[in-house]
Amino acid sequence: MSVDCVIFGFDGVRLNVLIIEREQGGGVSALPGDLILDDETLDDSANRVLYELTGLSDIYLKQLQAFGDPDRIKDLRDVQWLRNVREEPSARVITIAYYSLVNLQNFSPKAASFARDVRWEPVYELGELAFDHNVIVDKALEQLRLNLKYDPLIGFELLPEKFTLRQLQKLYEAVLNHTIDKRNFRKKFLTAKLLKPLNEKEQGVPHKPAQYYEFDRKRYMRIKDKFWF
Amino acid sequence: MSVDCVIFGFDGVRLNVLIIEREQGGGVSALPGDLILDDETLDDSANRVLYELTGLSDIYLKQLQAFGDPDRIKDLRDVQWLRNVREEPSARVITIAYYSLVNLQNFSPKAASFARDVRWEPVYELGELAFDHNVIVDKALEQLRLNLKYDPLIGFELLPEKFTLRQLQKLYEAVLNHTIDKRNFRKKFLTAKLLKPLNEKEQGVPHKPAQYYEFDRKRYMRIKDKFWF
DNA sequence: TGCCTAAGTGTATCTTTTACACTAACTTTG
DNA sequence: CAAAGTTAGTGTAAAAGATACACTTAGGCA
Repeated sequence: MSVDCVIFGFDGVRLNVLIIEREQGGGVSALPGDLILDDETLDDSANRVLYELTGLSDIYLKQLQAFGDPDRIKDLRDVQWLRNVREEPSARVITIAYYSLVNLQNFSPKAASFARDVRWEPVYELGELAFDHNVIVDKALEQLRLNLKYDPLIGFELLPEKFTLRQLQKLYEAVLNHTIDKRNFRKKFLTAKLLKPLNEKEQGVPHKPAQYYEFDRKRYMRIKDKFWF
Repeated sequence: MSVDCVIFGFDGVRLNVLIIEREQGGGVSALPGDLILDDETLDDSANRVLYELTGLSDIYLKQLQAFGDPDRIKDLRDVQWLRNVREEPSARVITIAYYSLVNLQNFSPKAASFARDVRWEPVYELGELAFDHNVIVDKALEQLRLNLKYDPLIGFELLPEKFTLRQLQKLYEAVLNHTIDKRNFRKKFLTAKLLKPLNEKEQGVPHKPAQYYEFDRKRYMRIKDKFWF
């Protein structure tokens, strides 16, 4: 029983996923994950993996679903890796997948015990990952898109505290993978009144500086039901 | 590692959940579930539980999520039951919850090996269930509501092959737990063209007989993307 | 000073959602 | 066989929301 985390990060242009390279087993890329300890909840377990990897706690984390085909381990290198790492290498591996949203600004991934390298990879250009991790990423992305459409809150998890409307729109375009009309997008968010304008503008940009906003959590709490029903 | 199934059934008026009474352990009510066998996928496992209980296969079944608090077993009777039934009673119990939709018409539940009684209970009047099964049901209902709003297909899983618009509306009202305007409801479904009218009307009813419809699967396949994005 | 870039803004059209009340068809009862 | 009871079936107007679309402005840089 393990957890695997699909950790999404937005760099202002593209949507990325955090990928590790395994300590043992010939440079196979994989999602960060670990065995679940006996005395922790599933959520705790995912939070631990995340913390060991990013040093961040209290970030958005949600269970996706469990994956557990008996034959999800088909690649020889996966088998090899299990032999090195697990006490019972032949034991059935069921994993609970989580997806997580982090803000790239306050983030510096550090290799944890279970990884020899950590890096961001653009979600639309992922190579082949270990086990069924590509399938897990696809599912996570699907879920992220659904959530983003029906609950604007989660978009803000991927952005810094203060941001411009352009950044917000680029985020939506990266996740939904299509362009959006600028005026309509702005209209929607400004009439929803989810944004508080700050007394601050961009500086040093070679064009008209944009207004900074922050997310209005109080307002959101009052109207969020509307987004769901 | 086990699966537990939240099996929803609609009786024309209320939304019900299939509840079993355990063979051992003092008449505690619970969701149907079983341990996952070594060589089956998670989906297979849920299907097996469902088949043993209802005799039905090929019915709508979808993974909800995993539940696995170390202390989800708090009730003494739950502990007792585990002692009787499991080889390692103290082992951590993680369960993968599924939810399923069945049509009450072609259904006759029969007590399976793991149950001494099976019955339908209205979802809004459930008593206390074993473990964290009440939480699981709540989650399943939430998921069902979301799905119903964005994918009309799943509503039809709960109805017989042919049905009237009234039945369909009652189903929506039961799941969403609020009333819906009749004219607007009918308009929505009729303009979506998801229904094929049959050459058949209700018979023997003490009021104007209603038209029977069936679900137009071909049409649905062509337009379903619209419902999701 | 001119050029480049992204910010910021309004309107008209179309689509979707909502609110709302009467007639029609059948069975049962007196 | 007439009246009462019950659900089927139907349309329209108003409001809200979604879409398509183009120009001016503020700053940096050459």
